[in-house]
Amino acid sequence: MLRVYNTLTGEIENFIPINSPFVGLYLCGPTVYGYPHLGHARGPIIFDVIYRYLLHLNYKVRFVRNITDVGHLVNDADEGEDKIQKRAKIEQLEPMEIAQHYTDAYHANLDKLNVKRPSIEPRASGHIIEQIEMINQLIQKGFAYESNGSVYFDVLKYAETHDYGKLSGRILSELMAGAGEARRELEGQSEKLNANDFALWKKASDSHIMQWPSPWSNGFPGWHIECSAMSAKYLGKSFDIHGGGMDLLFPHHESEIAQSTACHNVAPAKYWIHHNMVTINGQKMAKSLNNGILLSEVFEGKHELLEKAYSPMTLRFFILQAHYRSTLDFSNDALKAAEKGLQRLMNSLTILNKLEPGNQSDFNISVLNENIFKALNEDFNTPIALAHLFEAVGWINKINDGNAALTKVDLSTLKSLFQLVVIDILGLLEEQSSEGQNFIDPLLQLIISLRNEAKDAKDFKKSDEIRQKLLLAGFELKDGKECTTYSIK
RNA sequence: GGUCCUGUGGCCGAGUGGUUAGGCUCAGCUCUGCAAAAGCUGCUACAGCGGUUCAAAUCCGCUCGGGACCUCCA
Repeated sequence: MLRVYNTLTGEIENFIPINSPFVGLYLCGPTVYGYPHLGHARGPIIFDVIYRYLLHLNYKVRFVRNITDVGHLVNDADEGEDKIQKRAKIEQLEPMEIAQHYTDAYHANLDKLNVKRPSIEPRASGHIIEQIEMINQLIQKGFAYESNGSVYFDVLKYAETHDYGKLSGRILSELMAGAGEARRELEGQSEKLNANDFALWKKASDSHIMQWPSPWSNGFPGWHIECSAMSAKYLGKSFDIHGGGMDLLFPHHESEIAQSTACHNVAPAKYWIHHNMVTINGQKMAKSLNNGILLSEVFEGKHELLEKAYSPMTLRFFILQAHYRSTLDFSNDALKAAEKGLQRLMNSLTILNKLEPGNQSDFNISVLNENIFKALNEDFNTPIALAHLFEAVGWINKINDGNAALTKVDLSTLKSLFQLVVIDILGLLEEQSSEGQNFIDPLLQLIISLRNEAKDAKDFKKSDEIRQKLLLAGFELKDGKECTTYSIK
């Protein structure tokens, strides 16, 4: 039985889909106004594993992950412009061109991380009509009002009949007490009935390039409405899982719940799943804090905090080694450790496929199997699942050394278990530079045999030279008992 | 200021009141021409103080430290 932590209740609950075997899964995607950094990778990777696991459990999953390409207000110097447009002015490009550029970069990075593409990846800019329609309904129902060409959601009105703050644990009266004091002045604050009201539609100034006609003004949609409109369109008014980063809890997800509930008379999502942040030196990695490390910088090793490049799979493993609800502190040492660990795990997979069965089994595969799925079923506890996998890594090495054995049946069970968990569910792949792989192997076998001739002739000077030069070329030789193997650095 | 989370061995990180999490690093040994890999062994921690309990890293209280949100954010 799969159990998931639901932010809405603060408890781990049994996962029971609204309409089994169908599962609707919505994840807040990126705002495409910059290159993705380390923190941006966590959500997609965590939810990729969740997606894969749900598929493994034979659910029919529709996974929607949006692209936000409109609407976010900036609150620094250029008030009222949206972020996409701001970049457009700097770079003298068409706004959509920029959105496309960063969307492509996002995809390229996630592909490297072996993150499956979602079933549907809607863009906010492609759903203006749906958003306007939803705003219309909210006005008709009395939950929203127009003010000077903009439309705001009436939080107080909503709070009369609903609990605004139940997701994020906020109390409206406290929000109101705090409003106005330590808060920064948002543009259009005077247009609101109440400081906590949030924008559904913003009137655009003439200089604002990204704008669309609406019944109220030429403008653009507020931030929260896009997710509500798109999730309702593709998953229905009520769906199973809504996910995102913990930093989106308030106001984004809280407001989504308010809008959707007010509009559809039903809560949008049954389970809310929030992953925690990636920190650096204990502090959240964020574009605004200027402490972000881009994914491309990790993959290329081009960052002052990084000793070297780390592969996408290393990063994926690093992220899965922590539970998704804990903060994860990033450092070069931590990545280095992840790299070694991953290597050991993947090596054991290769070894496993070459093992010969024995007459008896020294290890209990079914207990292993049970432990791994117990961990995954308990709120997707990937670190514990990995710990159990490493138990088996020890077994595999022992068998390989001839110090233990597994029967034919157990061996093949173990093989399929590793295949299923490591490759299919955790999405960890054997890494090799695929290009030229086909001719590299025979080439290296030739070099190895030449080196072995030198070794047999006790010409160690020559054999060491060959090994050293190959290492410089990126190939590491390992002299085993039976034969010499190599790995690509 | 308000709400909430958190503090685990050299590092990263799991932990349901009673059992060795796991990974990495380090030291020793086995194997080996050397190196690497692999195996074995060792290093056994829970911020501090107090309480509950036969038993607490785990529950409660206080103190100190770190963080998130309250504003765009994965």
